[in-house]
Amino acid sequence: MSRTSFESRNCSLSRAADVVGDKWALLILRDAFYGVRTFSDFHERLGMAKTVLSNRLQLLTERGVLERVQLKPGVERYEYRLTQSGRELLPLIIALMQWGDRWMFGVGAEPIRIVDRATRSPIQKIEVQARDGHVLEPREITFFAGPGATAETLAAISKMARSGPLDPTRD
Amino acid sequence: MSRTSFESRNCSLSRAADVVGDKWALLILRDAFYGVRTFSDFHERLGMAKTVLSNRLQLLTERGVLERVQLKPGVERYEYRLTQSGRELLPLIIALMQWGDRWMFGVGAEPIRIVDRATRSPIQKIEVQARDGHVLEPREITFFAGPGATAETLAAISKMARSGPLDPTRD
DNA sequence: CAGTATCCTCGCAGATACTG
DNA sequence: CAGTATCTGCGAGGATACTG
Repeated sequence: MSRTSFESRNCSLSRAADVVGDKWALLILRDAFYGVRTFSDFHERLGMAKTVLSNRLQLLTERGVLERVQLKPGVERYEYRLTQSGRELLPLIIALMQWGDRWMFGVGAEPIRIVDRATRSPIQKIEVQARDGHVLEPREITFFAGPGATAETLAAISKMARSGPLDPTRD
Repeated sequence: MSRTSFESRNCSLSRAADVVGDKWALLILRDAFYGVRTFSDFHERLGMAKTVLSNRLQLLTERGVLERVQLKPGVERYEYRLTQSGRELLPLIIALMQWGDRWMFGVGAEPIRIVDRATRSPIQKIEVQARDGHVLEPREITFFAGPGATAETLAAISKMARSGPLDPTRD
């Protein structure tokens, strides 16, 4: 037998890994949390082959993590939105990001930066404050989006953290 | 170009996904948290091809998640142990398990059970109590190992939760 | 725009056999 | 036991072209 599928395994982690144990799926989910919803936006941001993107979006939809909604009847415009189950993957995405921040770029080496997307030069250093006003140490920060994050991604993710579901009326 | 690698991407999640965005790697890590350490134990529990197991253990070792230690000088016995960075993947593994429990087996359908590994028949229902004595709702349970978990896996995972690192003198 | 169809390649899983 | 060496074939990934 080739390419073992874990769908039949009676194990939570195996079956979860069948859904999200894939690099492209994880990247798609991350972007979904950032607010990306259309095929072309995913395509542009991720730079993957369209066939692969199509495949992944279908899989994630089949498995109930995303839903494909037609914006207006009769118009060929669709959006892929996180479902409830998809939204509950946020802790997983965050865990991945935080671990990546900590271990893939040197321990505590980089403070959060906002960089220009084109030039990648730092715009400014920022501090993150808790609600009570105290400035967080990098290790205390719940959403630490890493050296590649832009201002809008940080904004999107912190919005997710506060509000839960994306606002479907946005844009 | 074939098979995109994300190693060069300047993004925490991409690089983390490069390490753990793989089903076999996730299963190996789960078993590592359960206390599995030797090649043959991994092989027996996971049932994968030895070549693939060898490859994954090497990758995880290269990337600093596991370390390969020789037990006695001169004796060809090795163990793969979680490093500090590997141990810090516990939240990720737990997030996967919990999500799988919740969404891959029906929402809140199953209370924790201990089942006989061979017959899969339930041995008993158990309750989980917090330290203050109150009984947890399924949603409050931090370590919820799912319908496929056995008593020893539950014990192993809760031990991890309490003590952090594995006890290297065990066995 | 939002995909599907087709083809082509090559990486990877799996099996088998072998080593110290 | 704890792997490595070698081979095979599938099928996933990517490029390109096409559709409504």
